This record gives sequence, C-alpha cells and structure tokens, in this order.
Amino acid sequence: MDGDLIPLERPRAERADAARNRRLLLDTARRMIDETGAENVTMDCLAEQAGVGKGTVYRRFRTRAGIFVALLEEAERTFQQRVLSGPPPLGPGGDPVDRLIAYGQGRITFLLDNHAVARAAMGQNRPVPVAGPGLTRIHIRVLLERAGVGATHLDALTLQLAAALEGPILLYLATPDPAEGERERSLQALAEGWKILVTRVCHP
Amino acid sequence: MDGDLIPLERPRAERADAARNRRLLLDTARRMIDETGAENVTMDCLAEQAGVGKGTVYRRFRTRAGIFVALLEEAERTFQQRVLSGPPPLGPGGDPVDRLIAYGQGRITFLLDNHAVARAAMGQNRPVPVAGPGLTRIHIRVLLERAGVGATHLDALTLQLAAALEGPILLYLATPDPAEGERERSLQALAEGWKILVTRVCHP
DNA sequence: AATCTAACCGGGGTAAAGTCCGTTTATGCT
DNA sequence: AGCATAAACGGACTTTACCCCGGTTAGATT
Repeated sequence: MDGDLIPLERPRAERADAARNRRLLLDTARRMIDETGAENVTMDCLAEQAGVGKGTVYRRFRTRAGIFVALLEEAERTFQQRVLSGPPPLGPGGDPVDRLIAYGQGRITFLLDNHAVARAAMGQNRPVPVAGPGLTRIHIRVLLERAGVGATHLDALTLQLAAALEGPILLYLATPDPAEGERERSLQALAEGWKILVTRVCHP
Repeated sequence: MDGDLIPLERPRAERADAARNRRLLLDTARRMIDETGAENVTMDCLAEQAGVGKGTVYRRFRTRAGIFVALLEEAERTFQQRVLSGPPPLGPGGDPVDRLIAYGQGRITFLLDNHAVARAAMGQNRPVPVAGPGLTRIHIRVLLERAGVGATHLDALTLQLAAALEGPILLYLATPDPAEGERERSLQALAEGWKILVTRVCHP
C-alpha cells in the first residue's frame, strides 16, 4: 500500500493518454488558428485534424470556448510568473501604484497579442467568460487596498477597473486582426489611459 | 434614365407589412423572454409563435443578437430623451462632471433592469456587440473634453471609462437574474465606484 | 501476471443559427 | 385601374456546437 500521509490529492491524476491528447489538441488548435483564423476552427475539423474523435475534444475542454480558454491560460502562465515572483515594478516589492500601472501595461500587451484567442474564449454561455476570477481581479483588488484607496465598496471599484483594462479589447475593439502599426498605437493609447486612471484614482 | 435631381433620399421607406411584422416580432420576443427567459428564445420558435416564416425574422433583424439589440434600443429611447433634452444634471446645462455621474447612475440602472436582454444582445460575432457607437461613448467623450481632462489619447480613455461603466454588468456579473435585494446592492456599489472614478479622473 | 474498474475513446444523433431561392405582394407610375 | 418592379415572405437546406452511449484501455490491486 502507499504510505502517503496525505493521500487525498486531487481526485485522480490525469491519465497519460488523456494528457497526451490534450497537448495534441492544443497544438493542433494553435496551428489551425494561425492558418485559418480562430473563427474557422470547428470542433469536427479540429478533431479530424488531430486524428481523434469528436467526443474526445468535448471531454477535454467542455465547450468550444474552453479550448480557447485553455490556450489563453497557457499563454498567460509566463506573464503570471513575472507578476507573482519577478522583479519590480511588475513583481512584488514596489509601490502599489507603480505595480498597478505595470500590470496594466503587461495585460494590455498580452490581450492585444492574443486578441483573436481572447475573443474566441468568451462564449455567450452562463458564467464569466474569460479570465474568470483570474489573476486580474484579485491583483487589482489587493493593490488598490494597499494603495489606501478609500471606497466603501472596494469590490465594485475593482470590477470597474478590471473592465476598464480588459473591456476595450474584449468588447469594443472590433478589428478582427489589428494591423501592425495599429497595434502599437492602440497599445500606447490604452496604456496611457490606464496610467491616468490608476494614478488619479489612487492619489486624488 | 431618371432625371432625379436629388434622388438619393433614404433608399426607400419601410414597407407597411414589414413594419407590422417588425412590431409583431418584437412584441412576441418580449413576451417569450418574460415567459421562458431570453436564452430560450430560438429563431424557429419565435417565428412560429409570431406566425411568420423563419426567413422573415432574419430579414428584419440580421441575426439572433439583432433582435435583442433592437429590443434594447427601444427600451433605451426614453432614457436617451432624458439625457439629450431633460433637466440637469442628467440633461444638458449643468457641470460636466455632475452630468457624467448622473449618466453613469442612469446607465447602470438601465443595464441592471435589462440585464438579460443586454447580455443576449452581444453575440460573439464580428463587430461591436452592444451599444455600437451608441450614445454612451459619444456622451462620455464630449463630457470629458468639456471637463478639461488632459489626455493625449482621449479616445482610449473614453473607451476605458465606457468599459468601466458597462463591463461589470455585461462581462463579469454572472448572475442570470439578480435577486431583488441583490440588484439594489449592486446598483449602490457600482454607482459609488463610478462616482469615484469620474470625480478623481476629472479633478486630479 | 491476471483482474477489475473507472476513465477514455469514437462517431452517430439532435437542435438551433443562418442561407438560398422560388413565390407572393405592396407601392409608385401611367 | 392596370402594370412593373423591388421588396418581403416562407420554408427547405446547410453547418456547427453539443449530447449520448456502447466498446476499449490505462493503471491500481493482489
């Protein structure tokens, strides 16, 4: 028997073949997105290209949007590492306002780079679409608190700032695939706007 | 050849039967939403209930989301009247910052009241989902300018504030149908957050 | 190694969005 | 009123996300 003192890890580890198929599907999806655009990635087609059954795709990612969420989370991991344990101002240790500004800039860059995937990740289904209770909200909330923002409903303000950060790209930026110069200009403009928002909200 | 000197009025007025069917469809849709919820309003079912063919539904509102957009615009009209020609602080004539605060409160109320329709109005399709270049953005932009906010990219800041206003409800507020007390609490919290945002952004 | 079981795999089936095209009808002109 | 025509109508058709369930297999236990 296993002498584990703490045997109750997550219900069960993912089976090897399942993990292999997950990778295969993610890679195939990534390739198809590059080749034909996210909106042309259909479930049937993805399954066929990957050489697995359609049911398998649905077992791994519960929905079509789930595929893009997974892709997005994967891409996000390295950025999250820099936020959680990198050097300031992005990482821990600096002035909270500077960290907010840096986080915003990083997040905007990330979303612009992954624009197509991010938009595809929000299916019109029930719960929160993208970046559920993702890092963004928690991070913003903690830094606002630390910066000493006085608001009786800090959660609402957090939500609003998160929306100000992500909304323009998810909701309003309609261009299916921003041109090169366009991207740079958007980045500059949104980063400046975010900086204004954060500094003025934090030191009135 | 046509000797029209000023031939190019609007392409043509809407035909009477078309207008009648539009009304019929909107009313039927509204009723179905109340009865079974917005997510159960299917195109086939709507057409059948209204007693018209499916093609007709698609001709009137190009897409499923289009129906909800139309419904939303209809509901919005009275609020827009108050904004454009009502008494201050919502209507014209007062301090721009006060007007921004009042607009936000009104808009939050409106979106909470029409939560289900508003969410259904954003299909995951190409262009801007809800409130296209609707009043919100133009209004915010004008008032920011008038309040003397100094930003080199005013458009971006406008987008971000619009997102702060609408995003929490469209993007993050997951509850399918907020309970009575819940709605009141959300309204209070979001209105306060919006007030903080606007006042601090406008007089630093 | 044999066995047992839960998880995985596949692909056919359903429902709903959106398209097409032949038919009908309202409206402007003579 | 009669006619021409552009618009509206209807419903069959296509596509796609998502469900289901019988057969198969990885991995733990003995």
